Amino acid sequence: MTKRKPVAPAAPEREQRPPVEAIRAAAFKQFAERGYPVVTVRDIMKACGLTQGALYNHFKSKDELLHDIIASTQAELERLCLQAVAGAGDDPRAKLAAFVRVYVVRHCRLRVEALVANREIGWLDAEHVADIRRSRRAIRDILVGILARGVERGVFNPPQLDGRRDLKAVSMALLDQCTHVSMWYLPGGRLGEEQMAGLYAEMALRSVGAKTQTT
Amino acid sequence: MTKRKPVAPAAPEREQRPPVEAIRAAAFKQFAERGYPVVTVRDIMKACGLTQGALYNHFKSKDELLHDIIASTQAELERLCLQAVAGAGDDPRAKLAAFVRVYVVRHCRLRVEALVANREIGWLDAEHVADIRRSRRAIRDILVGILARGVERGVFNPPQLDGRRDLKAVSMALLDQCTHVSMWYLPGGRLGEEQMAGLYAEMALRSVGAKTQTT
DNA sequence: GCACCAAGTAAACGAGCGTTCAGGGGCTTC
DNA sequence: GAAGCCCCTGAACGCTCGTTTACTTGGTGC
Repeated sequence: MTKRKPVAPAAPEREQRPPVEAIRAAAFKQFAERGYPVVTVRDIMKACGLTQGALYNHFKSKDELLHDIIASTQAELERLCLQAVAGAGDDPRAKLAAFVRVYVVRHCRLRVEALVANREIGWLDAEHVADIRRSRRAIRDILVGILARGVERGVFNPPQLDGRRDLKAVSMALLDQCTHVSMWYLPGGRLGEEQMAGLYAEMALRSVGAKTQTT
Repeated sequence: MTKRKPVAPAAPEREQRPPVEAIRAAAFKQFAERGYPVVTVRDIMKACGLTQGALYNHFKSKDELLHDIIASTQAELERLCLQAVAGAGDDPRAKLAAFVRVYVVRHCRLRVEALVANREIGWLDAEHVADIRRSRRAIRDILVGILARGVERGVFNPPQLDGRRDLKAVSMALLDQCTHVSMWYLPGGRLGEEQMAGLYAEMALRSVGAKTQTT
């Protein structure tokens, strides 16, 4: 993981990981462990066996590298959520469960990536950050949509206060809960990813007052 | 917590905020807005109308300043939680509701402080961070205790998987949910602090399968 | 009046940052 | 074998950081 091939790769038959991918991976790991502002360009490149200057053959700046990493993670998450919901039939309860399961499994499995995407977003400049926030809102709105449909059909009964419901607040609460699994979940513990997903799906269904069904 | 009044307070009639408090407040604000590593000592001191060097009359280092801030916030939170639970009678449902209400109200009202305490902890060095983590575990264990008592008495029925319960995981899920209100709640919105607290308490009770009662 | 001392200033320190750039190897293409 | 292109190196740039230092100030106790 330190020095790789300082001068010449000598082009062996088996493909080495291209440098741009090595940089992405090294940056991911270090941002996750220590945080964007304290990880230096020198750190990242040393981990790839390159020198600092080489970064700028692949990325315009350190900021662009971070955005590249976060944006790809976020886009993949959005894609997975949409896919899970679309493939879960018509019942809002099934849709909600599928959404939560996918979301939690993803945040257990790709803890590092999730952690970076959620913690380091603040270091991006304005235009880069807007891009990410749009995707987050989109994911929240998927959830709001599911809840709204469930309320319409009478299978959900989320808490109301003063006779008013706030599906956005409920959605944010559920998402916060699921997102931050990545902050403390450790693989190999008592509960596996799938069990965590099951636990969270059950809690979500209960929270929104889902009428029991033969799931 | 550092130097207070070593010889004489000089006691003028109208109290000015002592500089050490002004520094704390300015640091709080700026850490919250921009994050510990990018806020400079110069920034903090300029906000107090002082020069950089003056910081070191009150704190040993920038790191110690952060720890001072986080530790006092965290200690106050722990105290509030204990007090809320102790004053909520004997029913685990009432205890859980009281805990969540206090926790959520606190995280709505002191968003800035909560945000710093939760986001910037990673910049502390090892011994400082251990101190904070102990307090967090203590808070989690209050919650675990409430749930355990509730299960014993048959008033809670948290989700189980493969016949096993994991009260720690459930507690972490509830805490994550409540903690991160501070990341998006804005005062003056549709829901006030008390209403948020009510919403979250209701969701928590539902999540753990509380038997309905005449609250 | 005078020594004392906390608390402030202003300048300087060395280190480390992100970024740039001239130079130079090893490909591929003629 | 010459040309052109990637991609790298290694030194340097200008800047800012946290911290230290020497010095000044103003209130207090004897």
